[in-house]
Amino acid sequence: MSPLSDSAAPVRVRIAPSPTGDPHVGTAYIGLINYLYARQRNGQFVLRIEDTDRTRFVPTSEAMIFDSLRWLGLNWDEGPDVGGPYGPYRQSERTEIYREHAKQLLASGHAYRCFCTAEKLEADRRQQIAAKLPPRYPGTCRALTAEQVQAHLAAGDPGVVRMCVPLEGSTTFTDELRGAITFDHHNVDDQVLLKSDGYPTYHLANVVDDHLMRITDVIRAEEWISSTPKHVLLYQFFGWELPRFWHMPLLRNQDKSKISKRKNPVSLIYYREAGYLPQAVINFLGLLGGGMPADFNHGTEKFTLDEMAQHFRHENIRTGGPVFDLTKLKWLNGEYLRALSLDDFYAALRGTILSDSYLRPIAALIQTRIELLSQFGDLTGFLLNDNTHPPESVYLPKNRTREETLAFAAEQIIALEAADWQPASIESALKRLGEDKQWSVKENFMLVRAILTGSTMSPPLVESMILFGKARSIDRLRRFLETEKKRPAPKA
RNA sequence: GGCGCUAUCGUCUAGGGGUUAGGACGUGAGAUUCUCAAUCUUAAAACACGGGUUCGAUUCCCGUUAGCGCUACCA
Repeated sequence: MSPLSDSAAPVRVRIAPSPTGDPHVGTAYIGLINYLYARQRNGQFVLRIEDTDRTRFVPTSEAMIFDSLRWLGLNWDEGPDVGGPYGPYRQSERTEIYREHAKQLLASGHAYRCFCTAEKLEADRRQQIAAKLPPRYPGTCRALTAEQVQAHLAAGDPGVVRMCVPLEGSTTFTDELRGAITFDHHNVDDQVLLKSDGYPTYHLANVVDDHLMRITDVIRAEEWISSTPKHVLLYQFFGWELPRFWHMPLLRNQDKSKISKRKNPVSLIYYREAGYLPQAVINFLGLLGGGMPADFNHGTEKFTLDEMAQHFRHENIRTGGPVFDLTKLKWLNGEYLRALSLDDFYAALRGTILSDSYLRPIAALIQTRIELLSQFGDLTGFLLNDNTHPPESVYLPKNRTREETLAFAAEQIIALEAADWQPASIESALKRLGEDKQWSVKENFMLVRAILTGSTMSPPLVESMILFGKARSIDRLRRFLETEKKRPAPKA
């Protein structure tokens, strides 16, 4: 029986990334699983942008998400940029819909307005934690009379809308990979649905949109399991049919914690700029979780997106969280590189590290610094090589210990992560840190220079960092630290 | 702390009541090569622990432990 033969009911799935920064490798992973599911059942794959958090919103993020997912070949059938019958596909353009639905819940008694201040909530929480109780909203505003609510509203206090979770009973739902999961209602908080700024929280927007967009299968990361009872309750409050839930394992760092940028490159931008091929990345992602039959093509671990769409078995996905092993990804990438024709290989080079758009700005940087064209590589090697690890004699400032230097470098990474990749912000981020920690501008910048270029002599640092890119720069700093930490301190 | 999820080599995984527990990455050794890769051969390396059920459990059940996640007017 072919995997495609049981594809009776048309399905609709979605991924719903938040534009809060660089596109995340976890988004690509969940995107892949969703994409394959839709492809196998002749369904639709929807891309929805969940931009309801104004405080974390990053304007450039959405375009990067589009580019990265397309780079990987995960094309969507409906989305903000391609349209579709259930739009708009950007949640910030749907606020009126959420408000109406919140009103509906308010009217049916499944939600209530809450005017508790942040301070009160914080105090409640602290008390509960001190008393070793689970921190939960105590339900203070459930008892508000219509008059009290009116008074708050009249005074210009919009408050928030909370869902009214039943005090008794429990909610059980089926996870397609794990079976029945039950939560007692006293462990489910009265979640805020509508924030005081008028935007919905994830929980409301997600459920409303999934229903309105006719999503049949919610395939998302494991971290959502604990909030699924809230979502199930919302579907019930509205009287809507439940989708199927598939909770995928979380990608992990080497130490098994949820994958994070502190410990791994998680930006898809990084993988592209560092020279990974999309087919290698997508293949690797498909390996995690084990949805491909072990006997596929004589047990090979190499397969294409189309082959996955043909043979992947969602119900075979393992539920243990896989460690994201860059070593294996690199091996796979090498396999794909070697399999390219020379023409394709050269074209790949010309499209990335040897592209005009990369090389020309580098030329601008060194024109005044060389006397012979043949010296081009002398000053620019660090922009073309991957391994620039400097020896201690290069990176360690006079009068600084190795420990304090490495600790400071760690701070530099954090400061740079928070910076826009513009010359002014890089400079001010580093300078601010230097002032805080009593590092002179010279020591400070020289350390970054040493780590990034492997030398104390280089083209202008900040400009070089811009050319090299944020993702790769930070990755290089992080790899330097990791290697240094593993290296035993040299005996004096 | 509470709730939930998870548990096969270092890592990704296959398997399943009786197996020499298989493959891949990585690691070691060897071959090949002017070098380095690639390639080939080869080696070491795992069923978390304790109870059941059973003639027999790594596999099924329960517990423990550990890891992870959630516990926000973030997603």
